[in-house]
Amino acid sequence: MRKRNEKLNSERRKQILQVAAQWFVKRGFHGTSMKDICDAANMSPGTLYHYFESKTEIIAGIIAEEAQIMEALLSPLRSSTAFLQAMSEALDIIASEVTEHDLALHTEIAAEIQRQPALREAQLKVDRQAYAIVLGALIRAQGDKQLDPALDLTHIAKLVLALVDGLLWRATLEGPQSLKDYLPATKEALARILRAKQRRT
Amino acid sequence: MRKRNEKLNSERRKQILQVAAQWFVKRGFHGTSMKDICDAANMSPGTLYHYFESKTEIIAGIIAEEAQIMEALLSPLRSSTAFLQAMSEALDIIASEVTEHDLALHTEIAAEIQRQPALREAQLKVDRQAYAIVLGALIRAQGDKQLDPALDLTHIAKLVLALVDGLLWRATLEGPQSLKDYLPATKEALARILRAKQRRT
DNA sequence: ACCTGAACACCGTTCAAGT
DNA sequence: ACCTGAACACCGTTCAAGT
Repeated sequence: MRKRNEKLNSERRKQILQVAAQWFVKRGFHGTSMKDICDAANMSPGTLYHYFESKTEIIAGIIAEEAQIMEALLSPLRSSTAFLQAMSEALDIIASEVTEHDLALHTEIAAEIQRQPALREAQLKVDRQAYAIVLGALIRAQGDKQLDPALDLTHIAKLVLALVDGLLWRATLEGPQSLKDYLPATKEALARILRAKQRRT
Repeated sequence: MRKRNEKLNSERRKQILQVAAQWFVKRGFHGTSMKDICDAANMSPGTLYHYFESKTEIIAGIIAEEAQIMEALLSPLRSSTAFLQAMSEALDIIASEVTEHDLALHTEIAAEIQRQPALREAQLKVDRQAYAIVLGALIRAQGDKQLDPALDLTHIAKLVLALVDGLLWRATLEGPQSLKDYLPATKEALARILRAKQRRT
């Protein structure tokens, strides 16, 4: 048992994840063969299997990287003082930065977690992190009297996530540029959902 | 060229779609082999290929059947007189009738349309039908002064679809029973989005 | 037209063998 | 530990042959 070369190991893994993601986006998870990845990364099947136990393990690695992308997209909410303003900025970032590549990968993953418990757990971890970010920002805003004090924020946070995910699903149908078309209506809808109820006359 | 036996043909196709859908839900599209479907339907590969040109054609057949399910789920909106009431009923139906089976199949399809133009077109057809149903109901409601007259209903209809799809995505993460948890918050949110703006004091 | 089953090129994964 | 490439069981699809 020789000692592991940590630097080589992490470099090779990163390289594999990168070429694999490119192939998965173009041809899908099941349309990409291990040989495709081997060729793109200039290594034999044996070597590939030395770094990843299976094709599924490669997807798991990609999901872990998705956590960082999600962080970046929701970053305006992390230390926000005005929720609607921050959420609006986050939506702008999503609309301008999310590409067809990202959407394809996200959809591919969605199908895969259906039957692979390990992948589902990895995806749930990313989702819980997103939930925590949104809920935290909402709590600060409600404490600051920006929101209707009667709102149950645990449900509202899920609703916000559902709305964003729904927009991303529409973008997979209509193309990523459709996100920009829906921005104004989405922001207005959020404002109506969150603000203190106006008194009826 | 003998004449086609229409009755046999449509029976066999229906049978194939049914056993295929069952397999796809349990094992996924790519986890199901043509041999699995052959065995379940008691026929040889040659016979299967006589009725469907490819595995993709089988999915296309399933998407066409999805159109009917969607119709049923949104049926309260078809001849509605009170939009919020009808939409609320539609959401109740969705929450009570959508199963893990349906969600798995829907997600599987989502991944597949990414790289198959024919499947994407079939899915877009279902989506346009859903859009037409929601928009139609919204227009009637706005004409009837139930909604804020300033709302751009073409965008609102898409937003409603996005919200429903987002809830379905959450259900694939948290299980179909989570839909019931989100119903009250979702209905309240829709009410706030749609109703005429209250005058500020 | 409807059906069979062998055959084809290809897949993910394993493993004996090398350094 | 890191790497090779042949070999294994299996995949979607085709096709000559039957009724």
